[in-house]
Amino acid sequence: MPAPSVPENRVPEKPHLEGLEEKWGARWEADGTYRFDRTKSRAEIYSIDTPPPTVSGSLHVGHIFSYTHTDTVARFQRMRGREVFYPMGWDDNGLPTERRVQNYYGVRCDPALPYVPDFEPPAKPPSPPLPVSRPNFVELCVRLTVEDEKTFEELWRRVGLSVDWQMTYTTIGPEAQRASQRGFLHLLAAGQAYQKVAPTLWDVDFQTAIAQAELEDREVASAYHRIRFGGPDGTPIEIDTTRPELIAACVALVAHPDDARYQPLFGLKATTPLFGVGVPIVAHPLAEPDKGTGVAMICTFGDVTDVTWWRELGLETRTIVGRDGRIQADPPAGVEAPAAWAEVTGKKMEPARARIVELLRESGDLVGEPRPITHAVKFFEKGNKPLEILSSRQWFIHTLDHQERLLERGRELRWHPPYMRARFESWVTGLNTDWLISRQRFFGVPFPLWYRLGEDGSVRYDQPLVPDESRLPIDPSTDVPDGFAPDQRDQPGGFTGEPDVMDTWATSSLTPQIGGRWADDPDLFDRVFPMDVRPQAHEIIRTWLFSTVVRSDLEHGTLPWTDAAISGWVLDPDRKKMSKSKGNALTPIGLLDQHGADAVRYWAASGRPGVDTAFDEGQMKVGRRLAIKLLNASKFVLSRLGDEGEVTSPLDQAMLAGLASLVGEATTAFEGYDYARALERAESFFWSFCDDYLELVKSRAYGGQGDAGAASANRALTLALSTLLRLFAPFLPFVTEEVWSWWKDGSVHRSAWPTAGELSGHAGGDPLVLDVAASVLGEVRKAKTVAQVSMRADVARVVVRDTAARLAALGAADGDVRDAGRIADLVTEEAAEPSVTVELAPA
RNA sequence: GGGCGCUUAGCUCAGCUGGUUAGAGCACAUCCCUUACAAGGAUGGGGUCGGGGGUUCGAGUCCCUCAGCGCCCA
Repeated sequence: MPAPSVPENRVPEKPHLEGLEEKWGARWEADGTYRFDRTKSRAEIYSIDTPPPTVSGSLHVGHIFSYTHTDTVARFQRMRGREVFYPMGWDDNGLPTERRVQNYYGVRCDPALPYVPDFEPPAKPPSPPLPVSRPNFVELCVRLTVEDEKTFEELWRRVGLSVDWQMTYTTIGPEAQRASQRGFLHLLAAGQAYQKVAPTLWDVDFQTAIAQAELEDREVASAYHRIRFGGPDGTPIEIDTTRPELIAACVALVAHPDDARYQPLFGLKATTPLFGVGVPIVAHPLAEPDKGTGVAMICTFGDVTDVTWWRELGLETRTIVGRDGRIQADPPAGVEAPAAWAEVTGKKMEPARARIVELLRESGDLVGEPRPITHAVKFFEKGNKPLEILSSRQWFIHTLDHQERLLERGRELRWHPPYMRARFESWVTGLNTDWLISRQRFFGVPFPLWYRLGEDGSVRYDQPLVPDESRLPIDPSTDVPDGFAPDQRDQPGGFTGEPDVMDTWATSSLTPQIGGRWADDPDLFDRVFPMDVRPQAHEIIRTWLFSTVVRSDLEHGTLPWTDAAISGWVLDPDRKKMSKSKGNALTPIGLLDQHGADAVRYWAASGRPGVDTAFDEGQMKVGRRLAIKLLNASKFVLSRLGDEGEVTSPLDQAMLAGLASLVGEATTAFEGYDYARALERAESFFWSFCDDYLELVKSRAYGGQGDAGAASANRALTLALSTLLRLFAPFLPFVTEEVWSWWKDGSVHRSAWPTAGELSGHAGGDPLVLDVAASVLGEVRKAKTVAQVSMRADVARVVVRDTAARLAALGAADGDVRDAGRIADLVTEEAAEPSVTVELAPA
């Protein structure tokens, strides 16, 4: 006889969930349960390109949601025997951190100021903000992000993410800077990165260029103004514009080439009102004959269409808007009306517009009154003012040349869910500029570049000086190019540093390389790259996913990962994206305190891949109940000291057969990244297991039908419990680990994922046995409920009428059904119409 | 304007390649302290599966069309 497999003293008298998170969180850390073993080969490793959260943003339930999805997959793969590479990253560089530092400390960056050693920010944020040097500003950024990162780490540990905390990276740390600068130098050498002076989208508040991917259309109120230009023959030409303040920047009038009304004027000149500048009248198919008067003014630059016209028609440039969003001091060439210019110079756009309209009204060049409209205007997604288009020197990475190949990469990638690929394709198809990576900001990875200065002090942008890779990371504002001395900085004949930094996406597009330590540890990188999966939300397919594919393609000639697992958003009950203001009342930590990590994870894991999911505390309560049920059912299974034997009972075999097919379903679902389905199937099985099988088997397990029956039940129960705990482990890591510890050595999270094979020796039974037995038991319960008696009430007689096959199945579990229902006499009759008659015993 | 997704019980959602009387949880009602579980258990009421048309022996499931909601792109 085998020894009892369950040491009774390890099963608590009254199991509960409280304290499990602290207990197991500490234990996993101490035992290195999730430590990555870097001696494994690429084939044995499952590598995850974890999204580094923006640490300067506030924590919200959306963080728990999507990161839990990833963690369930990580845990599944680990149990399947893969060595899981699951580092955490912190995205700390970039504009969000700058903005938070400005508000938090009450400072602003002034690159002209010298560095102040041992600088301490004021105790209270001063107003107006205190100007600080760039190095001091960067120091404050680093200081604050370190604090923010602690908060995030605390949350992730509470949630139970199975990351290896020794592999953590940041996007501003030296390793990230090295990777980022190295990647840039490679692109430069390959001719894939280039600089040029070009009209670019410009945010006047942040005073930086921004990329197409950061654009957002917003509906804003505006007005059409009909304005009279002087025509070549004295007849006025009327145009409609929403931006009359740009008249001084007008370089041409344009109409459609087929527009008969204006054909006679093409090639002639018109004169701008107020400023008296002669501008050509040109033809271009983008002019819309049925919009306004059919003729439009082209300014440098009012919108992206102006840029197209300007470029394709080879027009002059008349810049009037400065980087600060004000009308600049000096009028552009050709403006011969200093009085009119003086009226608007130094003004921001809105006041300038108002003044110009007044002047037009006075001069009689405004026809009628402005007609209010609303129209879509382009904004920086993080900005508050409409974007301007300014000409400036910027760095780009070629993407337009690679559109077809990028689309091919998109088809090569396995998307979960598959329809998310459409977002990638529409974005790549709609690209209209190369990827703009330079930003006129401070807290970012610097370009590893200097430029020669001519003898006249002019910057020779055509002669960039690059460092040897062994020097990386470098800061061109403090480091000196090879062959130069520090005192040659900014001196004629010397050198100057590139002042811009790279956009945060230019660095975070390299998270596979940063996490895998491409620039520092080639051996590790070869073991983890290309990675297996990129988990991320759908809203950043056009930014993060796209840019990562671009970089991997250009650097390595491969996809960065084979699979992309896309998470949806958390929606509030109004079906809107969960907003910060609404989320504030429900901090993630508060939810974890209230419901427990397993319960919150249960809710998160119920959200299917890619699907926006309602925030639902009810689901967390359900998850908590499931966790408690696992404790109690496990206690029942493990508290008995009965011996285990062969699984001989048809009922036990039927249950195990059902379990074996569940294992197959859950495994298939997980392999396809459908963690939600794996959970739903396991949960559904488990509740039936508790409600029906446990009730049916209980009496026999206690020995009510002899030793052999009990031994069969005990064996089936422990097999089922072991399997179910492992199926739930990716979702409910704390409670499953607790129960596992009652009777097993080692962590459930390092145990083997169950297979149908390990049950097959016991599961040859007919699932129908359990089905029929459960349905008869259900009828007995119903009769007792209707009679309003206890479930313990005795039943005198039950008559089951059914087909021969089902009656035979019932017969195989006859004793279990009698015991569970407390049935004295169980009679079966073959019949065409199935029915169950229950006669309760007299009270 | 183009594309994608969604629309199933009061609420949140399953329903995979079409197959017997459409499921779960929450909520609601009634009952039950049973030796795993009263922060529980049992049972029950509740749905013309968004509208219309079609394919099929058979449609929540496939096709067409319309409507509403959300998102992506232009």
